[in-house]
Amino acid sequence: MNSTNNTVSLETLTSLCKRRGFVFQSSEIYGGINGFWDYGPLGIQLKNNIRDEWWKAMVECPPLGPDGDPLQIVGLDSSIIQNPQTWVASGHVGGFSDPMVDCKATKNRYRADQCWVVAFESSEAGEEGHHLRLEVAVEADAKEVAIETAREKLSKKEKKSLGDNPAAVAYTQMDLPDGWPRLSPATQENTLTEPREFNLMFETYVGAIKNDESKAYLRPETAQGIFLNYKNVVDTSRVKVPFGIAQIGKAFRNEVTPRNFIFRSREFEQMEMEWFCHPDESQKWFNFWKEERMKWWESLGIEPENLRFRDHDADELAHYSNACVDVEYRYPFTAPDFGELEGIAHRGCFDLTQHQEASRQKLEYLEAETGNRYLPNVIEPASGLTRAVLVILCEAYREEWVPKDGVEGGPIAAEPGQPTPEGYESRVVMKFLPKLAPVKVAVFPLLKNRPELVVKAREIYYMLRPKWTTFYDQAGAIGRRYRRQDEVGTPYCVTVDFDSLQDDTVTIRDRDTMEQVRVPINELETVLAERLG
RNA sequence: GCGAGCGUAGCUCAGUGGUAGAGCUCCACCUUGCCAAGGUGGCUGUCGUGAGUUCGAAUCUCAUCGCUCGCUCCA
Repeated sequence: MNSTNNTVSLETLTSLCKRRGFVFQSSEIYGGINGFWDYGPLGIQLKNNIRDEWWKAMVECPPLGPDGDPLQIVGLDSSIIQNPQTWVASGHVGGFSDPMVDCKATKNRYRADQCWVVAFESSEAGEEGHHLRLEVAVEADAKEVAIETAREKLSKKEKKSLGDNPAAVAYTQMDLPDGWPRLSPATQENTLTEPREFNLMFETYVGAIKNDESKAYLRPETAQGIFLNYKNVVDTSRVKVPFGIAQIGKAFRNEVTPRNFIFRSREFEQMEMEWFCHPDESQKWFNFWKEERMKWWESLGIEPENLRFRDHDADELAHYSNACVDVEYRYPFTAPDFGELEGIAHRGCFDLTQHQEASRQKLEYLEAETGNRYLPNVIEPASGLTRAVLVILCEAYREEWVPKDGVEGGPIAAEPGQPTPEGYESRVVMKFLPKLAPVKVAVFPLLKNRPELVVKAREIYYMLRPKWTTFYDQAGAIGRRYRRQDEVGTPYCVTVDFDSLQDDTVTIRDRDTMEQVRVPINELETVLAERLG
């Protein structure tokens, strides 16, 4: 059963990726750098193939809408560094990042804006002076609760210093005096850290002068570049609501903890489409894109049972979002649970409203037929291209048992943890769909020490090369060459043998079944075209 | 950032104070009439990095960097 493949460990996968040139750790010769990855010769090929599939499905040949007409989606490539006001308007500067407070003793972590601080004076022996007591509460009346708790825990003298109307201030909003002990709610001791900003955005400076005026950010998402160009696109490309703008590009987040190979990295690539529609139709389009996106993932050959939707609860919605559903995949490191792959968000008119206000530019859409003006609502399917690469790698990886001479049948899925049975040997095969495979065809002479075979094989290689990514190999035994191609997921191998010299035929060997068919060389391109889709 | 574990060849790993190893991979030649691991030969390591202890450190100590897992966050 295909779906059992998710038992592949990330360790195994990482090692294969390095060995065969899919993914390397960035700056490896200098000891690496956490959260950054390089895509090797095969990795970039795979990534480009996924990228091209998305672009085709979104921009070049978008799906048919509910009325049967093709949707209107145009492409964009906006800059990575934008006017920094962009990120103030979008909410990324300011409220977006949550400062956190750690208790060094208990390892508890609190959101600083949920910590309420009560100041008091202490005159206990050995701890003369001012103290800050922190209470953690999330309810609406947290302030009052914090004050009450402080009253209960303090000594008489300390209570007195609180006064009749003590103030409780959120940890983030307070100008914290130096040297005042911060009492942890858990330990009653000075074990809390300062609130620490987990700023998601990378900062840089534009121009020669490095100061606050010149500070800019590497974009944490590609979406804002689309909103900034919304008016340009409407004015120049004759699109009418509903329509979409799609973009693929790098984004940067200074993640607290990059994890799980390329799953969460600090530099990654996004594929985002902003769908602009009338507010009254937004829910319909939200549902439409939800279904469409799932279909697209399945079209990449991902097992449906490894995919699922997960609706966001109201309390986990981002500040800009009215509704959000994730497409989730059963990653090896989450299995049997699932992890995020794509988010489809109903952003309402939040972004256009924000940018309209901040830029004082009119961003309303004028409906030609009715004369109505309105800010469109936005449905945003946003997925990670580099995360898609990981999913495709996980999904493609298989270990199989292959019958040796004299044993009937084809390859079968290996039982995890079991030794290879008598009469079989094991192989690793990457079962990419042909359209995603980094190399489509490999060409071999059966033997390399027969010049006639080599010459003919080279001819075939030259013939196929302009059409598909083709790999020529003559090193070692033929079986070894097949296995090498299995491990990088090449769907077909073409071999020139002694019959080829007589009748101008070659064999095509299928990666998945390992079966061979013999075809005339002059039909080779046609047959491969059929099989490669 | 905090806590725990780990870092030896391209990969997987052995080596607990005394001259750095194995298997696989890779390269060359031979062999090979279709599914890796037949023959011969060969390359690869400042044992993550730096400092310390020691006559002597892959091994002990400290620091640092990186990786993995948990807290946290997200495409």
